[in-house]
Amino acid sequence: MGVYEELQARGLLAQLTDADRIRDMINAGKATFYIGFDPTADSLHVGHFMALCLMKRLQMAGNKPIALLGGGTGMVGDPSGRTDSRPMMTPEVIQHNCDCFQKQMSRFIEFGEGKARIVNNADWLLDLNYVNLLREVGTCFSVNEMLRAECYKQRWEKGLTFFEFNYMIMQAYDFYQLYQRFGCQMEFGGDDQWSNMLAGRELIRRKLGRDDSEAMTITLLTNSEGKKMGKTAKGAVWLDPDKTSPYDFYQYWRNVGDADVIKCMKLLTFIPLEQIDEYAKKEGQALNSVKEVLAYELTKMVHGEEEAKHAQEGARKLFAAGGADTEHLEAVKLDPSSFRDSKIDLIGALVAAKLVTNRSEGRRAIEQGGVTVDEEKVTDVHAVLDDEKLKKDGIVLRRGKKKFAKVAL
RNA sequence: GGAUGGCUUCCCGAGUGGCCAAAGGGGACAGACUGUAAAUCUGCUGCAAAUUGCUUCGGUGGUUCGAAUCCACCGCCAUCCA
Repeated sequence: MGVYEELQARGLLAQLTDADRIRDMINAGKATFYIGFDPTADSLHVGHFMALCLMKRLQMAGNKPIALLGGGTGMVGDPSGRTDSRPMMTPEVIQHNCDCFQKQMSRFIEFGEGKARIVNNADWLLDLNYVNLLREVGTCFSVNEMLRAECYKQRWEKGLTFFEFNYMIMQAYDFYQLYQRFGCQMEFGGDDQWSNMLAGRELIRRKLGRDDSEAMTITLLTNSEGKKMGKTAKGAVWLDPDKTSPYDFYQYWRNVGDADVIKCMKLLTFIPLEQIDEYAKKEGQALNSVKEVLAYELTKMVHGEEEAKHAQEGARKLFAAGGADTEHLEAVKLDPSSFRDSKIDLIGALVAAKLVTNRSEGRRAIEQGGVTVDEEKVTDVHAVLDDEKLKKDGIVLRRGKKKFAKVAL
């Protein structure tokens, strides 16, 4: 089975310009391809992770990856599939984000001589001359055609500025540049990039008269309800341990819906397909063990084996053994002087332990029976914690089922 | 440049002088049921020293005993005309 067939069997492939040609090239390990990453934040997220895995899979098959950092395109921001415009970022922030991306990517992909290459489109986009660009590539794009592109549909209602409208041209220009500089014939990316990728292919055809560039997109990670995965109410699931802790990262995957476990495993992990087929036979409660495997594998890939073990052990203790590992829980030191009359009241302690964001929320949690103090449910909002106990062993506060904290003096 | 419509709480969206911390829905959070899942049901969702007080409806100023609501100016967005 070639890498192409593997990708196909995992359900990664979405749209391809010329499936036969792409298959032959990547299976033979002869392709030089690129994937672009716009530095929209100071950490990669799960969507990027899928793209990195694609890179890795193809690299293992002998192909040459180019990771393109969008130092130039990030100055504009891709409007594809969005309903609102992105906030504009300062050049400093973009540079910082690029640095963060590069660092994180290096954990997955080997860069260097004869290996993968990393480039930044700021190198050729920022110095472009407006009028020259218009003459050089502006003539190759039909506005009519661009407007028909699927990726702008969602912006139709809210409006689109000329500024953002140009994004497609910049990305097309990237492909054109990489084609010439590195003989890069293929652009891969998320399925939302399809229009942009086709534009690049078109530019190469028109400017260079070459018909041998290809584009391929991979499926966006969606759950069984069609919603994008990798997002929580608090935002994206980040790969940076400081933004999403390894434990939270683990928990995210441990808690995926039943219908999504196998899909995630196929799309995100390197677990062999035969093995996944075995897991797929499980149903109902037995799926929990499969979810553990998924969560462990992903945490291991992103944060390393140590962290994955920690996360798994912590989670098992918390849920399976019926109680948190409160022994080793690090206590939050309370400062009595920041409390009224130096009395440590429960609400204040909840806030200090960051189990709630403000006192109102703490009050609500208590009223609704969601708070326990050393495993005893407390419903009195005026409850005060025992000083002696705080000084001695500390007190374990629990909010809801999954959130714990220990407080002490 | 002209005309019209709009900007409300995390999001969508109702509210056209007091009964408004602001309907309804979504999301989030908590409880019940469970498998750390899903579905369902219940509660809850501005802040606080909490039968009360304080701050909020794009911004600034004004009218009024009283303004999300009326007026003026400014900003932003959309649609149509040029």
